[in-house]
Amino acid sequence: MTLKTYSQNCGLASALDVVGERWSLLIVRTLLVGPARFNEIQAQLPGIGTNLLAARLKYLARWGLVEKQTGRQGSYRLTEKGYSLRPILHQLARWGREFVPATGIENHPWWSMFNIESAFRPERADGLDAVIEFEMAESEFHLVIRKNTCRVAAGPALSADVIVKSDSPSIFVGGGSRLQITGDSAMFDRVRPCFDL
Amino acid sequence: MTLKTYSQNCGLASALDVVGERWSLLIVRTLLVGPARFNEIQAQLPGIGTNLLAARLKYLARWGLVEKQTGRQGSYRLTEKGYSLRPILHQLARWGREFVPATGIENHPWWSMFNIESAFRPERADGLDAVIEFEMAESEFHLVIRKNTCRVAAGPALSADVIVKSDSPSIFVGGGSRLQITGDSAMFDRVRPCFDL
DNA sequence: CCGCATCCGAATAGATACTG
DNA sequence: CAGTATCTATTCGGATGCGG
Repeated sequence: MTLKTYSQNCGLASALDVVGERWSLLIVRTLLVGPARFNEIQAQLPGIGTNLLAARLKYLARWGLVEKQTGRQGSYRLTEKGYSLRPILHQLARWGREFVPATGIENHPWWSMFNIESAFRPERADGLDAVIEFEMAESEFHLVIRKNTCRVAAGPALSADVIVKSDSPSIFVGGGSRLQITGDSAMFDRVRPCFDL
Repeated sequence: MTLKTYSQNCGLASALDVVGERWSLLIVRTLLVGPARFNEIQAQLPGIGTNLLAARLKYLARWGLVEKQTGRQGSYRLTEKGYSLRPILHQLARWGREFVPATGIENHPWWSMFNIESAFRPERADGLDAVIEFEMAESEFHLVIRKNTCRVAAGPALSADVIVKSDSPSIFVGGGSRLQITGDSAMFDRVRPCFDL
């Protein structure tokens, strides 16, 4: 676990000592939507080994980014410090969008939701209040826009202004992902340009 | 390199495929102050092997973050895309500052300047115009604050409002780094709170 | 020297099998 | 289900060599 630290008197180097190793930031991304169990995290990270995931979680916990929920439902959740990476990961995600290859990659519903959240530009929201539900083949999320912030949550919304429905298990999968938009279409037209997509 | 890509349809994962490997972001940090030659970069990255540095530079060039200057003075410089990482690295540096260990780490002048630049909070500058010169034992930098932005440059300033002088080769070295402030002290008092330090 | 390619021991990652 | 143990493949770090 980074017994190889950079040992530089620099916030960036120390940040990388904590979250710079392979998988670490993707684990944080996975937990941004809420606590998850070991296997749920692993399912979001195709290719990670159980040993590495265990080591990373332990390491992130050691630095106070992640907490292990005790008792039944034993799961991992981000601490405040962990959640404070959210805006940074959003920026990185926007920065990296042009590098996403067009083919040969996997799609997961949560990834697309995270990228939608990343694409939100608060300066365009102008106080807008809206709830958008996303219904994909096997999962549901909803987006809450309020006070110039945008947050994704798992599951259906209590009451949605707009519903976006996709046949595929994820959004953004090329090809057959035709989207159906239902609900308040004026609201959709206001919400749409708040996202850099 | 990174033949092991995450292969996820996600901007964050792709960003990490490009700059997520060891040393990559520190190379970008090094070049933020301006073009540098191979050995100059290496000098800023204690512990990196020449082979790795060469490989990373080639990889970053392949993705269009770095350009190799041809001809005499052959050096490496960031492209626009490379420079666009600056605000992200600033955020990461501020995030990681609390993880910087108190002892057992190296100090380089440029690292401390980068961290000062990272600590600048534009919303507090309120249109302030100022130039601050930093004179350390073996190097000089200057900070230009204008239009609510802050930028570090190498070398002395043409005309500085404030001069910060340090006996040690770097600022922020614990212990013997006593700072001498000379120049417009009213200006210094206005500038100081613009930095989260 | 400077920029890099090569080689080698050590550390990390990936895959799979195994255990409470 | 939640990991640990083990083995193999890859990458890293450091030293060395070599052409410009």
